[in-house]
Amino acid sequence: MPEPDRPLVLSQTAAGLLRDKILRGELAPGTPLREVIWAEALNVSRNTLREALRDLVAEGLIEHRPHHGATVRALTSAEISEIYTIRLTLELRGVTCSAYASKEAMAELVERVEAVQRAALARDWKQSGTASLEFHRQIVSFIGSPRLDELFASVAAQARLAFSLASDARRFQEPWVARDVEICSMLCDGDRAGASRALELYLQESERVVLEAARSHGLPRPSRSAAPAAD
Amino acid sequence: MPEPDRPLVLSQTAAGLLRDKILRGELAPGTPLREVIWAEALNVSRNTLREALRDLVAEGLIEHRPHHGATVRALTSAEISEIYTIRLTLELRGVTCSAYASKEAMAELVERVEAVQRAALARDWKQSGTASLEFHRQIVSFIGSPRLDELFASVAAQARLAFSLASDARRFQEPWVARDVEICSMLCDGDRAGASRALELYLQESERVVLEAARSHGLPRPSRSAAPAAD
DNA sequence: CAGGAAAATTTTGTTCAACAAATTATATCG
DNA sequence: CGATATAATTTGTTGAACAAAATTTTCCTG
Repeated sequence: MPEPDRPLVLSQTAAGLLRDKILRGELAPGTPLREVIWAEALNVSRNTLREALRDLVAEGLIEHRPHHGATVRALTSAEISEIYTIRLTLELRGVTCSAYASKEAMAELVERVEAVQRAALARDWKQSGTASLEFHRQIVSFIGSPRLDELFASVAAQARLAFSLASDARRFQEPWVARDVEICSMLCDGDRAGASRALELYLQESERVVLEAARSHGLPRPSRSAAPAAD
Repeated sequence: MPEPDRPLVLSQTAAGLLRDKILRGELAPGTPLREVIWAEALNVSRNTLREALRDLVAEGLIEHRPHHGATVRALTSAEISEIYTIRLTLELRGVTCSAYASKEAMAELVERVEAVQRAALARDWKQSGTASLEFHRQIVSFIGSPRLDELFASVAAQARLAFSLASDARRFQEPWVARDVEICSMLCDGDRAGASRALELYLQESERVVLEAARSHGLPRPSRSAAPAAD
């Protein structure tokens, strides 16, 4: 018997393709997404593409100004700061709620921090960054709210968007591994106050680094029409 | 000179009309929103209505299952509980951040709790409920994140949706007034630990009451086609 | 009469062509 | 050169159309 939830809808498929391209960094922030061009590129009608764009706007990956069209979202430094404000809110609460976390959930947490270590050992910094986000995601999941989980996922996606390419550099990822491990062990020991402090410092420094990278990389690249590469 | 941001877009106007009807309780949870019917009722094309529906889905006011269409969102008790989980997360963090709130922001807080008292004195329980939510909204705003403000607004809208009509009863609103006042004065005194405790109890009890109301009122009313009243 | 297959109907998903309105680019004139 | 009128793009919206999926009705059979 097939899964109960499978009715693929074209507009969501199209949204998925666009989402991938954006998160993969193929579409620089600020790039305009012209309706006719992308409808053609994704092989859907303009109406369907517009519905896909609306979904991506809701996810915060693209912006939309009436009569100006959609553009890949370019985060201002204020918005980058907000990302860390949100992360702090969610993760601190997650730490508090870890008091009532199940055995399995805590095991999963350890699992994920080990994945971070493995990736770091292999010098795979891209993977290390992804794994680290998964670790923090697990902390948030202790709250037990799917909607907050989703918010974290969205915020994490935008964070990646902020330093799209430059994030696979070693100095961008290496310093955090040990701190993830430390936070994890504190949580396992039930030292939630210590974990909270460590987490707050962690996020403060991370914000500083990302803001710096964003500033040097320059925020508003003009970026012209951006023809979608043929598949 | 007119405002710089005014380009009203029809799909958003339509979404606004629908949103009002839903929050006003004119459309019971579970009511299906048939595309042709409502396109006609709101005087827009079906395509435009679909874009409006997509916005309301993103806001969490309606659900949408592929090939089944949109329905006014009917919250399960699990989802109602989640609303309070989210409120707790946001409001507790707001209390913490109140340490760095500006003089004006604190004055605004007092302003709003006074509005709650005024409405209660006037026995306007509907207004009292609205004002109370505005008070708690102000607490969340101490965090300083527009996106979290928006999340709270969305969650509050859904909470209202949960006990649409029955909420203007006296016993539904009266007990909370004094507690809002207490929390406010604690915050003004800088007693954030006390405010946190009070807030947690407040939300726990509120959740209990709303869950009870939802259970008695019955969750999934069938509710047939629901012809939109002529304007 | 129950039960269920088959057909008819409804409703959603998607496309296409068209056009008005707003924006952006271009050319024209002082 | 700068302001302005004109043309070219691009978005917003519509209406009709049709395929696919879901719902309802019909009808047959045990």
